[in-house]
Amino acid sequence: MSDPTVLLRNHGVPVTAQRIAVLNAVTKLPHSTADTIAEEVRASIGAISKQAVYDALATLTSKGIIRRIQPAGSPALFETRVGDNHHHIICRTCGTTADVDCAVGERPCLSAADNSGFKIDEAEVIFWGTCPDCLASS
Amino acid sequence: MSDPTVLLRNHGVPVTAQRIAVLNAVTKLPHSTADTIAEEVRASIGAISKQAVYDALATLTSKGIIRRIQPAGSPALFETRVGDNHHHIICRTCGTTADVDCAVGERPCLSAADNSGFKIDEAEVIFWGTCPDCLASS
DNA sequence: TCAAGATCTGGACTGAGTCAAGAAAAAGAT
DNA sequence: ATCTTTTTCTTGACTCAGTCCAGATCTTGA
Repeated sequence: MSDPTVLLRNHGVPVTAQRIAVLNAVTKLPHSTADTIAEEVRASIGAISKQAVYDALATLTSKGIIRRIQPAGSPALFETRVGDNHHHIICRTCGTTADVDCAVGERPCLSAADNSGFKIDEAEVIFWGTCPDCLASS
Repeated sequence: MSDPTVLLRNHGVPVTAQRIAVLNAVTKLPHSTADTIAEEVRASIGAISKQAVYDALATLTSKGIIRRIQPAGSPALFETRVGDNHHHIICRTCGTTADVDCAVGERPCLSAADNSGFKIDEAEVIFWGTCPDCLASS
């Protein structure tokens, strides 16, 4: 990833130490919860409020710098891999989350036979199953 | 839907007034939250505890009598349409949720080019967009 | 350097769901 | 119809994930 300061400025986002730390934490720990990111930031810069973490995540997401997903039964997860409409595969047993390339590479990558008059802008796909580790121990 | 008492017995679920009322509420109001279902049950049988609603929903879901989905940013939603792996289309503006037939009709209906060693049992697809009503008023 | 606006802090609060003890009800046997 | 056992329901407390808000602090641009 390029310099986070440059990345933020290029997206019109004022640069703060908290935002840089949050972005670095998401880069280091893809598919993490806000709480995990907060802990990583605290280890990195010493202190940050929960509100600042949520605000930074919301701003970075709205500017397209990071991506927010929220699989069923999970809190929100964040990642820096953006722009390719990749999907995810999640283990039902341990929650491990991995990326899956999108065959199309952009939204929407599927069409609905009958879209009920909706204008579709995204087909969110999540593959659910069991990861190799949990398969091995069952 | 067949007689709810028969449906419950056929699935090995003891019949209680609360479970029947919850099942009827989900039938009447597909894609509803637990809270909406509780309100409908209270209108129907007079009183039910939140715990009983959550318990009934969990039991009915585990027996495959109803289906639980949880789109990003939403509480859990419940519906009685089961067994056909249909997908959903959701309006980003007002939250309206509609069913979309699955082209395959069973799980998993998509495969991942690279499944990272996972054994996949479901490809959850959610179409996001704008519904006709929200399109018309924008 | 300064002022204006944005952001952060700290703590209170909300919504969705879970936990647990005791009361009530369902099922099955008699 | 009755009884016993097990399950379910009720009630209230609790947790987790996220939001709200007032005041302090910081960033940006002049």
